[in-house]
Amino acid sequence: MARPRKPLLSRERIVGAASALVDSEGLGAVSTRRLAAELGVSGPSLYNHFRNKDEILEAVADAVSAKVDLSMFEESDSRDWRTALHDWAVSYRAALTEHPNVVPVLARGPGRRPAALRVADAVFGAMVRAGWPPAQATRIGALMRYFVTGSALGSFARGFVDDEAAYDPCDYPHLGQAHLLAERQEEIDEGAFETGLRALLDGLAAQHETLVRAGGPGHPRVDGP
Amino acid sequence: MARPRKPLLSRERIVGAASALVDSEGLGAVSTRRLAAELGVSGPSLYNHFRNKDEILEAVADAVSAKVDLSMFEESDSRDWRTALHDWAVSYRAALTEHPNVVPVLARGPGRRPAALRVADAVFGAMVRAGWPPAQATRIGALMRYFVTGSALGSFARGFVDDEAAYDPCDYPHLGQAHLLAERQEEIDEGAFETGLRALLDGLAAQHETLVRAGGPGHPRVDGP
DNA sequence: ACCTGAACACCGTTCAAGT
DNA sequence: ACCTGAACACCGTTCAAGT
Repeated sequence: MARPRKPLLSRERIVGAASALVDSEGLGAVSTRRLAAELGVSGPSLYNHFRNKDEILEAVADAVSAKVDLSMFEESDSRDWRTALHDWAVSYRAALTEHPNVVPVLARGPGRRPAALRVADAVFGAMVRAGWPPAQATRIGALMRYFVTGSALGSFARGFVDDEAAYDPCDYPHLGQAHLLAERQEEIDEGAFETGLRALLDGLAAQHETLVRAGGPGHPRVDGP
Repeated sequence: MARPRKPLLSRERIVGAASALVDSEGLGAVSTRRLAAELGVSGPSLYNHFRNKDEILEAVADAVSAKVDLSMFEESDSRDWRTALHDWAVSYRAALTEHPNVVPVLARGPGRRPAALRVADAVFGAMVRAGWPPAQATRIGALMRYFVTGSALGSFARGFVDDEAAYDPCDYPHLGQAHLLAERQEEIDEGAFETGLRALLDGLAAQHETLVRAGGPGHPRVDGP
């Protein structure tokens, strides 16, 4: 065939097919050859649009980041920092749990992915505006990412095998009911996430309390990441 | 050569070589052929000792879990639940950050790995003993795992590229200093972990407060995972 | 510019053959 | 029981050749 008059591929088409493949069959199912076959072209064609396979996966990951709601961090938004952080975390987690197979790629950090950088920018900016010193704002962005990606990466409940015989009461005296975890996966993971998020925000709010008490009502503004 | 009088391989030797390879060159460097070469045997030899490559990686991961200190959860230990949880989280994270390349395997959950199951058993048992209802004890185990694995999986700081040009001030107005994050990786990730852990424990302690206030001093004991 | 087939250096795993 | 080489069906990526 060689070069067609109208390009067969585009970055968008490749990312779309790759996303579908990751979602349906997992990261392991994505090979350049398989992906190309799905698109009706030969393997090497992809290299006209992406430098390598990793670049394709990065684009897939960034499409997930783009789904994260950031409206709570806009200056015009009325939500306070705590509510904003909560709503953001919920939206962030929802985006990840909709595409759990992509989380390992996302967890590597924003890198050069624009949507991921926009997320980092928004949360850092909003925390500084709320009166957090920049170093603390950075920590908050980091610890929220730890918690959200950790919760989306591995379902806690599905991490336990659904096989009563796997939990010998002599070895694991408290895991007698562990084989039931997998059945109630969503309920358990959701509950743990909500409990943890609430605890995290309660703890941060207490810290913010002592901060404004010490620094007065004026919001200190310093630059820094 | 065929069968030697003394076996050339053992599960221990294979796991040791695989661990060294993962630590030094990453998960991607572990192929059955490469690992076998490192051990001075041919690729298929490994299949006399493990069913497949994944079983080898599981064993590598479990060796990391085995390094997590659990002494704070023993009945004879004097630490209260909050201190125990803190000390455990610190030890857990230390084990993971010593072997960051193994974290993606560990993050899949305990599965059938004995050391990982012992960890889950210990924390759940201790939380129930501390008066947490079983459902809450499960959630605590889950949310702590989210946070610790999340913090060990992807360094927050190293997730940002060390290249000032990557952060266009028009696109990311608050990331002007982001290129400096990578240099201070350890300080930032450690700070975020400590801040998050403290917030988490503060929040949980507040919840425990209202619990014992409502339920009285008697520790309710119900069974469940 | 954009696609192709051929080629290179790899994979994980199976299996019959050896001792 | 435990190791071997050969084989199968895959990989990611490069590259000259085509239009």
